[in-house]
Amino acid sequence: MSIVGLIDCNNFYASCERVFEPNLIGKPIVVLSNNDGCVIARSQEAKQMGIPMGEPFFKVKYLQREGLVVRSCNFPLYGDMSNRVMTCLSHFIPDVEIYSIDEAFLKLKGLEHLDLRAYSLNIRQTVLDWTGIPISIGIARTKTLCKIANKIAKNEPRRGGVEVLLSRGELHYGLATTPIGDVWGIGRRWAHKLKGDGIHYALDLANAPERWVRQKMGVVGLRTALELRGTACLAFEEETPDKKTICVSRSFGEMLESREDLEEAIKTFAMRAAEKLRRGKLVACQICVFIRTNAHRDELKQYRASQTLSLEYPNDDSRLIVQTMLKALRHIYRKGFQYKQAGVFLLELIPKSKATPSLLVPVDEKATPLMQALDHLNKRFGEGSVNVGQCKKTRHWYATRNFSSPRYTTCWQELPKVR
DNA sequence: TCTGGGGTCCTAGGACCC
DNA sequence: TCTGGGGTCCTAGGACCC
Repeated sequence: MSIVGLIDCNNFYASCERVFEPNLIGKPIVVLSNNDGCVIARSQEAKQMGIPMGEPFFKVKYLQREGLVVRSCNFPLYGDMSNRVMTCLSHFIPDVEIYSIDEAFLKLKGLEHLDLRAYSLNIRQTVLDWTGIPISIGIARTKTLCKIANKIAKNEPRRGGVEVLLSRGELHYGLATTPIGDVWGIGRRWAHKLKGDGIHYALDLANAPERWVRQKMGVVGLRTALELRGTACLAFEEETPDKKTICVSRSFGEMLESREDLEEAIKTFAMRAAEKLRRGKLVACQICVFIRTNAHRDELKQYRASQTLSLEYPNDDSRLIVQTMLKALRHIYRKGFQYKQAGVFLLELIPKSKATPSLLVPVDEKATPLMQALDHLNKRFGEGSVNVGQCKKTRHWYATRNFSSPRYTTCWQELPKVR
């Protein structure tokens, strides 16, 4: 029988902001999405003020008068803090599956003899000491049960941030007190439907007949139900699987009309996507570009379109990718609309090592070293330092970021000052 | 005035093949 | 009455996650 742990950083983005601004501890904080659009993270205090996840910022703006602290999202900082937390975990456990920026599963097989609670409390304290980030740890037989354990660890202060759900009694308690909508894999839609069938808690789904679940919810639902019963259906991922698509998209700070402005944006997205591609040692067979107007503005003319094009051969060359994406943009661009959002996809990704070069197009020997140099320079001097072709200085499409914190840990100019 | 940006997996249905 | 019986591939759409 497997044993899995799940660590989850508490209110991660808000906690990151607090590490470098300790005076924010105890205050309600929200972190906003790109463009300061909506709330994507809340501190405990902000949750208690009743601010929902995903709430548009303009609806909670007034709460600043009541002490709400607001920050624009600062992903360089969060990414770096995440690395620190994950590195810290790997000092304890060799098998760590990084699940998201603020979550990781731990393979605890072979550690059954330990006092897992005491062990976890030690991990928790060490992460806090080394990084300043508070975490919660849930331990159970399956990933789905770990999620439940973790939530209990987080929500019930007397657990000290750690919950172990292994004994019959512990499990029963965990399942019986978890509303069905809080189960991992059960979204809003399913929660609503299941309640109609009298399934209100995780325990009800765990006890439902297998055939009924299979018929009603398909294999995905069945997996969830089995996981709740302690049968592991979701494997521990030893190594991160290769990405299948890469997407870079943004909504703009102000709406764009001119083709030049859109080209500028698409070019920047294409560059970033190509860089992600090379970092993953992948090549793409297809690209896609989409543009759209602001769907929230009924009074304006609406238009949305996308264009997918094949690359001549599987490729990771920024020059070709940018060129092809600009070509796709020209196909779909229509004058006279106010564009609010655009983005690019790289599709049909395959490992570079497995890609077959084109028979017809000669291999560009210089491409790989050139791209390496490009990535190196951009890493050293900051994103966008070196580009393909020209880049205009005036970037109308830059996102609005009115509440930014500095990149404390990833930019020399923005290091925190001690005195 | 102001509403995120990434991803994954599954299913159903159609086209097409032998 | 009864309209084969396999299969593959592709796409669109739905649902979910953080």
